[in-house]
Amino acid sequence: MPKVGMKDARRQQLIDATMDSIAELGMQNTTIVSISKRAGMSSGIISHYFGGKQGLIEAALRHLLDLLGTELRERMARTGSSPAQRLDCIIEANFSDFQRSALAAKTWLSFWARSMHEPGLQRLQQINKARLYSNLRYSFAEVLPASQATTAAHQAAAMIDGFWLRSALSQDPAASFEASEHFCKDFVHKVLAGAST
Amino acid sequence: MPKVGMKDARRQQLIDATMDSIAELGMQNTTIVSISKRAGMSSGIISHYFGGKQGLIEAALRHLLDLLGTELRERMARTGSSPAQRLDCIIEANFSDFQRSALAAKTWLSFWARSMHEPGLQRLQQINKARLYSNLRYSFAEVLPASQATTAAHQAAAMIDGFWLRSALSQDPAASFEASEHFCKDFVHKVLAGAST
DNA sequence: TTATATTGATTGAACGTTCAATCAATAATG
DNA sequence: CATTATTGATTGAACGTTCAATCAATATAA
Repeated sequence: MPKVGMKDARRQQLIDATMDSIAELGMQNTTIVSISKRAGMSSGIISHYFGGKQGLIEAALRHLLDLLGTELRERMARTGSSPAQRLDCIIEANFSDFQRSALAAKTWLSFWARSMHEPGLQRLQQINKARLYSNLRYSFAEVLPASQATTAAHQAAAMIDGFWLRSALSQDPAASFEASEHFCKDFVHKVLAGAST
Repeated sequence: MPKVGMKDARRQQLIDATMDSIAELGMQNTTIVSISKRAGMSSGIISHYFGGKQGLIEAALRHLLDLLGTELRERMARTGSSPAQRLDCIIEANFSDFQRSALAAKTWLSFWARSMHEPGLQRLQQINKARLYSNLRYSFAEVLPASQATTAAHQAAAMIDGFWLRSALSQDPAASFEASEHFCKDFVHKVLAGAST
């Protein structure tokens, strides 16, 4: 029999190559050839492992969401339990080195746009959107009354997404992400400070 | 001679048809046939008036930016001159009926994603991004010290874009836009209230 | 007014290109 | 040897662009 355990390795290589291609060429110009070439494999392999280009695209998004979720979980385990610490942690996870890489940023934005017209991707985005809000809401609610926590969580979630979008499109993404993280924390801290007055 | 004055009318019809098609099918599935069919014209007319599909896409984005700019200017002329009034006005313009329509929202997001890999579109987006920040910054600076005004303007701009993005992808865009406008104003008002303490 | 000439807006078929998917052939493994 | 993994040439559909032909609207002439 052929080498065993290749399946997962090949799938991961193809997913990485997909993000490389999207980051470099854009979703528009990413083809099964541009992906398979980057992965050092042939075009036919994509249908073999993912059933087709569409399946690979969805798997790549799922992988990005997994990374984001894992990043958050690991950081949360390492941080303190105060609302301020946990909120900082959520922000940091959303602006972590990986997330702020041009590769992830461009891939992410491409998925966002495409998810408008593809139910499979849309469902994944909705889950992620809800997760960010829910995490923020939980920590705010430990300090603020319910309605204020809801407002703050919505505002913080939108601010994170907005900064993220603006940074991804920025001329200097690295510097922009850096500043964004600071601005988001500033907002959260002011909201928490206002709670005790 | 052929009917005169058709040029501008036809161009506008094609731009409208382009946004219809992008809203319905997505940028991905928008073709010169899907556009020209919606405009009730033949496929060749696009090259005749815009030099090609790419030219039409850019013209459509320029049109969206014009509408947003005009909307803002007209509202500004009608509103008071206090910073609070002007900031509210900026928010309202960004969440106006036209902007919040599914058609504009989906078209806008498609342009955002595409602009990452097309310099022509990217330039237009940068100008628009800078305009929103600059308008916000100007009004905040009338009440806040420079560095605080800068922070508030960045935060407000990101919040507007973020809410806009989340609403466009929402299951119920109309309700989401409505709430977003409220949340943005709430943020701005709290920032201004904090200035007098 | 009537008839003819002129204009350029508009059409749609043809063309070359690109792409995702397929599959017969081959390589590699146990 | 038997089995599976992998290749890459091939296919057919879909796309944007082009352009000769058509047509309606106007200008001009008689």
